[in-house]
Amino acid sequence: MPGKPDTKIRLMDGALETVRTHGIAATSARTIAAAAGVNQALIFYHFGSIDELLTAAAERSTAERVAAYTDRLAAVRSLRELLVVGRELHEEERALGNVNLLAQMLAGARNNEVLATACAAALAQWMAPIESTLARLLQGSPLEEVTDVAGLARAVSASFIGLEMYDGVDPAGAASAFTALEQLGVLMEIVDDLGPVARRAVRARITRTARRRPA
Amino acid sequence: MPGKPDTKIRLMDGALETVRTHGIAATSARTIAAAAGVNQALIFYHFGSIDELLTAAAERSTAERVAAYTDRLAAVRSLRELLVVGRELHEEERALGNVNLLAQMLAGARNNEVLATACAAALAQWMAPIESTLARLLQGSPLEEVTDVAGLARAVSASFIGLEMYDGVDPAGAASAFTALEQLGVLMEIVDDLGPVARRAVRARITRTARRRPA
DNA sequence: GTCTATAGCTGGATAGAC
DNA sequence: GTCTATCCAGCTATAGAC
Repeated sequence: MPGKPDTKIRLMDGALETVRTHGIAATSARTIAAAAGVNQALIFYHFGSIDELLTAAAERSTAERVAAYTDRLAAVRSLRELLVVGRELHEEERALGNVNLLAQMLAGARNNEVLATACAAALAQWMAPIESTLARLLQGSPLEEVTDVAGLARAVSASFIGLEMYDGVDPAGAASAFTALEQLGVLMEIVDDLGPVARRAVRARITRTARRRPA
Repeated sequence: MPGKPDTKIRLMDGALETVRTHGIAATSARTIAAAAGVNQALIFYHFGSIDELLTAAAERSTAERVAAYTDRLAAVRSLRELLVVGRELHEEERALGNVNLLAQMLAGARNNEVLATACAAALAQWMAPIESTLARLLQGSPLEEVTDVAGLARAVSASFIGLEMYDGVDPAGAASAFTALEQLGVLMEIVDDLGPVARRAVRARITRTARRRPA
């Protein structure tokens, strides 16, 4: 019977939709219930609190979205391909409103322990496949010298989140920023392709940097 | 008489302090008035609404902070120096809570036209001196080929904002992400130093990229 | 499981005394 | 300019009928 989906699922979908369209500050039991088309009291009956509803919804939605990319990431064979898949991933999630959703959740998480735990779990789910893909591709590249894969995966994700917030107040500026980030990706490709020349330059620079700022 | 500062100023300071420590979702006339140590009704007497108070406070605070860096940026003579000053700028503003403040304001701005305008103005104030510094330093570098200075300045700012949000739920992950971003800065230095070799590689890559994705 | 009704608070904003 | 008092909307959460 697909005509009347499970109330818990309607509430989880409604909760995420509310955060997406109204923002975390305007997300309340009443606005969620309206979006879900159910009675407000059912939130507390099924989930105990709004934060626990958001936690369950984020966990469920993230698992689904991450699963949609795991195979695609596993099939990637070069840094160039990864940049393409990464661009697609970003564009699809952005279009679905999921980047804004995460940004709003993170903003709320700053003063809410429950939301903070939920966000940390969601981000960890995203990081695992991205990180292992990056690690696989960078083996043997001169970039290995300057790249911590865990850090790079998180830096790219954080940048996308920041760009999304920038986009909310200055779409043109955000577009130019996105282009600039893509150019940094091209820069990585170039150094990757340069091979031994770049490897030597990188190594020399690291030594110099280490001397200037020990530890 | 420094013992009793102007009420409008107390309100502006209190408003920003409230957003910093309680988040945009918990920023209300009552919480702001408590932080400022003044009567709640005075917010509406002096500013008309909370959004207008936040707008005035952001404009005032941003002007002050940007002015503190304009001279330092003007004195920068190399990309390496810029990275150092950029690191200092980021660290100081982060320590003051201003990066989180901006992130919270941006989160609220998504569903609030007045806040969106205030944030756009604040970001524009920051971009002007950073952009002109970057433009000055990149003249003659091979990076000129892949770099739009306006976009790069916005990309770095957006990344810092995203990192701040990431930091709220996973400080260790955010630290590694920050290191990765710094390594991208080192990568830029390296290409900058490589000179003609890199310039040729960059140009070749741009031609190839343009062929694959025209326009 | 789902509903109505409501208790008890906090929110923005204003009126009017001083 | 600053205060108290207040209106009313919206909030979380629960009690209790169905």
